Amino acid sequence: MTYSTELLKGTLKTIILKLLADNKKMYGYEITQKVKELTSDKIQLTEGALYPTLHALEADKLVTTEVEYIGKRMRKYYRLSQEGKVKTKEKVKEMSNFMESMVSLLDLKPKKS
Amino acid sequence: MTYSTELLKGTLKTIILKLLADNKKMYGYEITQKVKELTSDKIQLTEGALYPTLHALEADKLVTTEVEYIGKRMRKYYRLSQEGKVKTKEKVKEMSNFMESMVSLLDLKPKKS
DNA sequence: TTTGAATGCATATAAATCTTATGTATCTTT
DNA sequence: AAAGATACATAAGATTTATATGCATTCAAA
Repeated sequence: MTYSTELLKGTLKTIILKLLADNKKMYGYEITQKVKELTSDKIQLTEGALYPTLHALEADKLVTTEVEYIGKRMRKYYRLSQEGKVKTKEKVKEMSNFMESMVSLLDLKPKKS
Repeated sequence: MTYSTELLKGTLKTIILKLLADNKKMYGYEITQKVKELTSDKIQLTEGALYPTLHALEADKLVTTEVEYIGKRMRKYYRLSQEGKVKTKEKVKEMSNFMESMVSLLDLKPKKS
C-alpha cells in the first residue's frame, strides 16, 4: 500500500459495498484488482483484510454469495442484498460527509484554487 | 461523533498536527473545541483518544510542550518541532492523495457536478 | 451558596480493524 | 519444470480508537 496503511481503516467496507453496487456481482480476487486499477495501484487490498470483511458483510446480511467453478478453481461471488443496497448509500454518503469535514480541517482546496 | 467513528481512524494525528501548524501552540481541550468548531460539531474528539495521541506525538519528538497555569488550573501547550513541521506536510499531502483515491473508488463528484 | 456544567488533565480496559504470516490448491506462461 | 498469477482462507499480532473512570478547578445559575 502506498499510503501509510492506517488511512484505509474504516473505509474498507464502504469501498467493497460501493464496488458491488456498481458491478452487480464480484469475487474476492476481482475486488482486489479493481481497487488497484481504480486507484492506480495506490491502494492494495490484502487478503487478510478482504476476506474477513467479506465474511462479515455476509454475516450482516448485506451481501449474498454464489459459488462458481472455473475448471476446478472456486470462485465465490458476492452480490448486494436489498438491505446491502440501502446500507451502501448510507455509507457512501457518510464517507462523503466525512471527507468534507477533513477538507475543512486540513484546509484542502479543490485543485483549481 | 456523527460519523461512524471508525472513519476517524488513522486521521487523528494528521488533524492534530495540522491544527498545530496553523495555530503555533494549542492545549488539549482547545484542540477538541477547535475540531468541533471546524467540523460543525460533526467530529468530536474524545479525551481517551486525544491525550494518548498527544503523548505519542511528544514521544516521537514531533511536538514540544510547555505547561502554563491559569489560576490553579494547568494547561499543557503543544507546539510543533521542526521535525513536526516536516512531518505535518507529509501527512497532509498523504491524506489529500488518499482522498483523491477515495473519490475515484466511490465515484464522488465535486458538488458542482 | 451550592450544585451542575464547563474546563482541563490523565489512564486503563476493551473493542474494532487491519497487517503479517501462513496454508492450500489451480492455472498459465516461459 | 518452475515461477507467477489466480483464488480461497485463517490465526496471531499490532495499531488505533472508544468507553469508562478519575481528579481538580472555575464559573454560572438556581
